[in-house]
Amino acid sequence: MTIGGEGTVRVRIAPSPTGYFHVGTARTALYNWCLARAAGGAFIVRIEDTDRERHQEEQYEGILSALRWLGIDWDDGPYRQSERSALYDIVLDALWDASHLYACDCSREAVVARTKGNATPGYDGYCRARGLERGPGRALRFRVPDDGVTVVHDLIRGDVEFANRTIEDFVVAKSNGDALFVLAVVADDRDMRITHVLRAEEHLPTTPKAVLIWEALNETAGRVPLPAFAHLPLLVNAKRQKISKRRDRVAIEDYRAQGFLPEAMANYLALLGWSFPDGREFFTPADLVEAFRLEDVNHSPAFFDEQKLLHFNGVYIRALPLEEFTARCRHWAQETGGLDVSVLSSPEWGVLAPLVQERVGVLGDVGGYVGFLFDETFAVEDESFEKAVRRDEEAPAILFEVRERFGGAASFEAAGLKQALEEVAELHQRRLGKAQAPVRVATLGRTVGLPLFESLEVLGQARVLDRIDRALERLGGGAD
RNA sequence: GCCCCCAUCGUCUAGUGGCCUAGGACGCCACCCUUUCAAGGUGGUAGCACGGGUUCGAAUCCCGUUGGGGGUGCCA
Repeated sequence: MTIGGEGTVRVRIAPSPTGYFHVGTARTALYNWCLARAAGGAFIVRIEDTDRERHQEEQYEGILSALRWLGIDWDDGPYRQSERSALYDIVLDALWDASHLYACDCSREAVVARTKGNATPGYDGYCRARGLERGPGRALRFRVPDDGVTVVHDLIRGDVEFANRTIEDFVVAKSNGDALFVLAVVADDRDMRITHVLRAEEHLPTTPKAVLIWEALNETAGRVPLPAFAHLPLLVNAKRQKISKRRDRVAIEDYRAQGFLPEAMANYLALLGWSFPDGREFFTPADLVEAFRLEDVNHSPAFFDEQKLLHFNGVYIRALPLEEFTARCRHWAQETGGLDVSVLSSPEWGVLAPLVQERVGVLGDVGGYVGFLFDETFAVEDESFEKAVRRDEEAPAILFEVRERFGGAASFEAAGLKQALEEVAELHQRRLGKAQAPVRVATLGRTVGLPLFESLEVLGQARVLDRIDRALERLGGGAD
């Protein structure tokens, strides 16, 4: 059996390399991929780089690496529209020969001038009857029927009707001869026998144009069944606007660099516009493939909520076996340089890892939790020092007494250290939680962080005593 | 302006005419646990945009209004 052969599902993702790979594109890719996997069909990657001036070559690899990172594999491609212009020329010729196209030499300014004040929007078809020949400097426009209705059958929204008179004679080829995306898409979708076109809602208004071209080609270039369309709800920002590369943080690459797990990202993304039939929120890609149905996709825009994504990521991180957690950290550290990898193979890490794992939201948080281990970067936070040490009248005494006991400790391990601090706490009639604050800030640098005694144990006696001394000095010297 | 889409807690959603005094999740608040912070546990806050219909009965169907969004490029 051929993968995605005749009669099976064939879908594609068609990103354009004009910026970083977008979370919205990722979700579209994911749903497409689900459709293909569920049906044993084919998922195709096709880079839409028909606009040579706009596309950024470095984004080409970025798209593919983002897809791979998310675990979205493809069966065919990646194709690049920039390498398929021969196909578009053939399609253009067929359309031209059947009089579906006409040449137009109106400048942009001329079009604007002609259009202003017209009842029907867009180009008024001035060149329709001028009988211009094709040639350099002349764009090619599609002759849209004056009457009738073009219907887009949408699997999510039902039939959407567009009166033909509201569709202008749109350009399908630039005056330099290059095909425009609406033409290239149809040519490719026909050529690749795409059965389902799943894309963001923003494309809905241009879909009737694609339908018109497709039907015209069916008359002249051989019949290929129209694909089923499905327009996914937009992903929006907090202001309910379509998330954009300029305004919002949308790059998959950013989230990856920050230490989000791909499985958490994919899981969260799947939930934007769709929900699992039994209401569960956590599921594997295999579960998703099995349960996903296009008809269940929502109609309304969804807010990309980083807070909820962060929660998902935390859940996924905590679910990792400890070894795997460390492996992920190492991988992330190597990739981003966000953390000294040697830490991860140190004995200290062996003790701290489980404590870190249950606290981080993203892998990028790890450094903040283990930073106290590095003398080069260790510094007591001023704000924390003020709050927990300077403003605590008993802090000097507590630090002094703790230092006495820690200094005399035969073995420097968590249980003993805790006991020592408990004794000091009792002397000051404080709960342990209150008594440990000055010590925590003096030794770990912040009021919040990993459990104190385990941290002190791995820090070691010498460094702990030294840091307490430094805090006492700072108190003495800086006593206003 | 014109074309198109959309409308349940702040957010993501369940809900497809009676099971809804509308369920879950994130967030937020409180309490519990507790060596800080997290995590975990318990409880709480908060919503069917509005107006007409249809129906014995409407969050669910129809119409309108309002609101939001997308498109309107020789971009994708």
